[in-house]
Amino acid sequence: MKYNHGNLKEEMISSACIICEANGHDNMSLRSIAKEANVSQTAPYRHFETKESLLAEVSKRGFEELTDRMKLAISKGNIKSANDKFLEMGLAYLEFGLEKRKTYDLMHSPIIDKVQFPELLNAAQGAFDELVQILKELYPGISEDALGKKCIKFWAMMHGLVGLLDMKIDPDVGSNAGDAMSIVKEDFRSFLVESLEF
Amino acid sequence: MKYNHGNLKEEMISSACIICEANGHDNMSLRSIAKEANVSQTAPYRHFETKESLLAEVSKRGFEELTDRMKLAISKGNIKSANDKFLEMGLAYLEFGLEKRKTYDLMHSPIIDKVQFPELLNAAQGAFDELVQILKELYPGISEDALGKKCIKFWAMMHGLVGLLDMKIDPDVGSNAGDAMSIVKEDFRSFLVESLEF
DNA sequence: TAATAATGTTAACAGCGTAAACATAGTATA
DNA sequence: TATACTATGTTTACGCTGTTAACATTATTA
Repeated sequence: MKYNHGNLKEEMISSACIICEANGHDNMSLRSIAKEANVSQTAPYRHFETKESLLAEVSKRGFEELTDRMKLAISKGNIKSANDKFLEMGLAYLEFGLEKRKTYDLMHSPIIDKVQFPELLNAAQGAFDELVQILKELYPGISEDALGKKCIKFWAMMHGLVGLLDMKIDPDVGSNAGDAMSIVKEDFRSFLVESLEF
Repeated sequence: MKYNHGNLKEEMISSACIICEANGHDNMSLRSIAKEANVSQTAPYRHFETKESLLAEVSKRGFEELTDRMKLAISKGNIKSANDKFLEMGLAYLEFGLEKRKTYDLMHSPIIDKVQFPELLNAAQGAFDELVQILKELYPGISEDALGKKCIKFWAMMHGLVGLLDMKIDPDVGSNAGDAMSIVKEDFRSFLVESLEF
């Protein structure tokens, strides 16, 4: 067995991404990841100052994937109108949040102070910028104040939806209450269209 | 020093509430709270099966306070119209989320499985029910499906806003970008009114 | 080739959640 | 009132955690 792993940093990060999504970031230990990489339990400290900085890398990759997904969603050949792009982007965001739920949680967890990790901050900003661009297309000539508000509104709605959609609280709105959550899930597009008129 | 504390359960919970809001739920240890209560580190286990069940109590009190605040907000003497109630409730929700940010985080943290704590689930449902009631007033005669959607929409917006408002990502929407976040903060009421037309 | 930097190991520390065995106090029953 | 039982506390111990310090090896550079 060779003394130098050779690719430990990358292997730590990619393992962490997998374990984080599988077990959640608070059921993930540096030691176990190091063990899995056939390396001593303190070796990671040559590449990461703290556990938090490894988690920051995982979070960063999450934002990068989110950005990629949104970019991909609006670059499909059959998507033309700004309105369609907007819908596809919203759908991509929601799908990412639901498919990679535990990673999504990490990305929004207060245990990582984004200000301390400029690259992470940058990646998060990158995702937001995609949203800004699409809303600019959707509302050409809109004032910057109004645009900013629309961005916040849309992002808040998406972020809130991800949070709500796997909650255990039913919107029990009456005796014949339907499951409004599943309605949203099943026809997100129409929901989002309505949201534009909310 | 007497052998029996006499009020340990309550003291554990109220201490936990304070420490959780001060340090965040992941910088809170059972042992330290027990020590502070002048009790051995395993004494809490006579009252809580696990640390998670103590956190569930903290979370539950959070939802109770949120519900109380929303109820209070709409029962002010000068509030009359359903629309005003709606605005006041939204504001109350937002204020709670921002003032008790770390508790709010716990309340929405995946580390507590609400299904395992029926009373917590109930408290969370109680907060949601307040929202349902006010939207019923606001949209009399609305279908249940539509009401459910509106509930989700509004709640998602509120939840998303709390999440975004203390993020470090600027909605940098142009060269003369203003801070859209602070705009929302400063005039939440008008923002919410606009949201109804989003 | 020699010095230095990068990357690994081993040993150790304090803190954590939690379980088991035991001790004491308060309450209900005979 | 004496006795059993239950509730609530303590002590001790286990294995896990993040992290530091001191040391070892390999790679790079002067």
